[in-house]
Amino acid sequence: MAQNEKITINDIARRTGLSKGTVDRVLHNRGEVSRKSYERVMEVIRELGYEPNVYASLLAKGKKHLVAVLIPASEPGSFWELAASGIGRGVDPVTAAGVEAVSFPYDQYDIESFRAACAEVLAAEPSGVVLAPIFQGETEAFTGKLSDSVIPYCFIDSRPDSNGYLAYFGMPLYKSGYLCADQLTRGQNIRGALIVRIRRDRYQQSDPTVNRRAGFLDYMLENAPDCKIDNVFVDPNDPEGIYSTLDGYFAEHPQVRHIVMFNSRIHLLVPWLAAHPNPERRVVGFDNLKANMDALRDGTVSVLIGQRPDEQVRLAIEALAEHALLGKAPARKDHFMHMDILTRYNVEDY
Amino acid sequence: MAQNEKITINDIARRTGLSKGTVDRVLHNRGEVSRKSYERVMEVIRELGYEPNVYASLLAKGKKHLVAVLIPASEPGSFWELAASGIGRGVDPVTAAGVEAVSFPYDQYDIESFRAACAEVLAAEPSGVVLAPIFQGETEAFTGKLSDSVIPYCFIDSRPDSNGYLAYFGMPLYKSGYLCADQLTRGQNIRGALIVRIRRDRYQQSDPTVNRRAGFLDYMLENAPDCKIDNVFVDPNDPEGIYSTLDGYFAEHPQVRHIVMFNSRIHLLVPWLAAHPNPERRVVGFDNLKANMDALRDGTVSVLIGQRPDEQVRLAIEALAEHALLGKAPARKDHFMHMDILTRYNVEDY
DNA sequence: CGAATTTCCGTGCACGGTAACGGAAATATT
DNA sequence: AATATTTCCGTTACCGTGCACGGAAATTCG
Repeated sequence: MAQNEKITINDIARRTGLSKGTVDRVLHNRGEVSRKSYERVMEVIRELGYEPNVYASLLAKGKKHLVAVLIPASEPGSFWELAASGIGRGVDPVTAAGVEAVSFPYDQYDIESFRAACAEVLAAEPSGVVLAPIFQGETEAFTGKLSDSVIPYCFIDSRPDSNGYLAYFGMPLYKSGYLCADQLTRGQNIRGALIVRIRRDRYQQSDPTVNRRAGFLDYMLENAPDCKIDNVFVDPNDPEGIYSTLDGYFAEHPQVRHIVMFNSRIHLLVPWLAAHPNPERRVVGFDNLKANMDALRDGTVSVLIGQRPDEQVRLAIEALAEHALLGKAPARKDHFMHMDILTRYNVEDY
Repeated sequence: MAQNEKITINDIARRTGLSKGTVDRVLHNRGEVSRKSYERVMEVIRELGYEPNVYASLLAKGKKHLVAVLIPASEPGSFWELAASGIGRGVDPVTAAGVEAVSFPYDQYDIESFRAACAEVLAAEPSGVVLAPIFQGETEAFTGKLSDSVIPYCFIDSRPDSNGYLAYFGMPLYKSGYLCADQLTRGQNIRGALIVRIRRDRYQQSDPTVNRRAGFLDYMLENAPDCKIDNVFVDPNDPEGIYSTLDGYFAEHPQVRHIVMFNSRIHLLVPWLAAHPNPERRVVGFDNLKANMDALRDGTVSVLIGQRPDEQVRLAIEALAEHALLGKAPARKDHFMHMDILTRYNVEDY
């Protein structure tokens, strides 16, 4: 299986009668080469099908590429912990190819910490940035600076309406609400359902759950128009409040057996659910947090819809690595990830 | 983010008072070095924490690593076509790191073609081999030869009871039957179900569906003990026979509304299913073949259980690449992949 | 003890590309 | 026309390893 002889930069230098210095200049178009020579070189490159030798390049440059990952700090058991696990676990091929991914964590409730992390990223002069658009305004400002410095960036999780990003990796939010409704109702025409929500007050953060709820409600409108849908609001930091809220609601609506949350915190309901078992009940939530998966295992939650945040991060890093190493942009910009349906029977190997 | 200065082979040469030639000799222990020098070099290597520069090494050797992928030919619309798509789509990081994956296809019904493919693989002197153990005896013989040549190999799809492989990537077969039963019955205590099977006669091939069926039957025993389970056998190359077989069965058992197949050919039932619509019916199959996904979309199939064969191949290639480049074996040997539940609502982004 | 081996090790080029340096040729300026 | 600038390009010294070659030192042999 001998390779067809590899074309080197010297081959095309010889062929054009120029020197490899000149060839190198056109390859990285850093100027200082006449129009005529430029075109001649490009022609021969195409003709011979030259492809650069990545190792030689990396070796000569002696420089590792840096991909900055700008996501909220990974508190134990949080969604962002899952995302962070997609960053270079062990020695992966990306690392082997000379790209190092480094995390720049910030507090997702503190816009100042986000600004600080942005500044750090810029100071590190990365070859690419992966980020989740948590703070809308600040994200826009930051990506503007990245564009100025010609640093490509990828969005994960959700995506603003801008256009300068290299790629986006995330779940189709509206559709995930639709899927969620189908898993909750199993296509049956149910009569009542409860949506448990977390009140958002401070900060103009982006909120992926809005689109999910929209998809959910559209499904219900089409498939279970008679279903009465209630909303209750809870505070994630007040377990007792959650418990009493559910107590209150179900005292009034004992017939409701379908419960759903559109954020990753379905596990907050576990204490109440475990204390009030009901084989007829169906509970659907999102994201494979440890606590959520445990709830799936013990039966308090029926279905989780997962989106593999670690894969999103990995794919984003890979896209940026390819761009940095080979200058290639991915064929598509938007990559909507598969929505994983998790039940107690397939959660083990997730 | 400056790296801590990289230790080179020259550093440890200087430190030991020897030359880089000698250091190189101990690094690849190819002899011609005195006991004393050897130990001194090893000591300094450990002391300074030397790690070889992969690019420089690869560049100097001028050799690309080859990973051979030994799977059945990817006929259009087949399971193995999906698997083959995991081989270097475009310029992936593995390729960038200097590893090329090449497919060695064979006819899965022709043991001679398998033998021929094995011989080709050996002749190509690969750094690693990915293979699916279709022919049990031949596979054993082949992996024996690989072991003799110290070539690591990974199994995908299924796994023999041997022990010399580097890693295995596949679906947990027994569990997938269990999951399948749950998706088919939705946990309800149904009264009847039909298993459509393909008769295997020739060749002693490995048969993943056996374990699936075992898992399925165990679930039914535990959760729907009164369910009468029937089996019919069909020939994949005889569409009309399939049609009439189903006609015959359902004429006798009009009350049965649950149908399952444990191989990837559920799409074979589509003509009959489409001609006899029944909103109460539930059909579950395996694997995301194009035809299967189409059936999901138009509603003739309720659920597919997917295993991402392309990912299995990709992961196996990556494991071998890491081994070839860095000499590292994966932490675990057996990697049971997640079982994807596909419905019409999440099939689009798969 | 001189010659023939063997053991052990240093030297130097190659791998393919990068980029600084300096200089010749072309063009612009006085 | 002489000088000052650009424009354009060749030369060259690396980057860190691999490996062939040859030779010094140690050992064995006659």
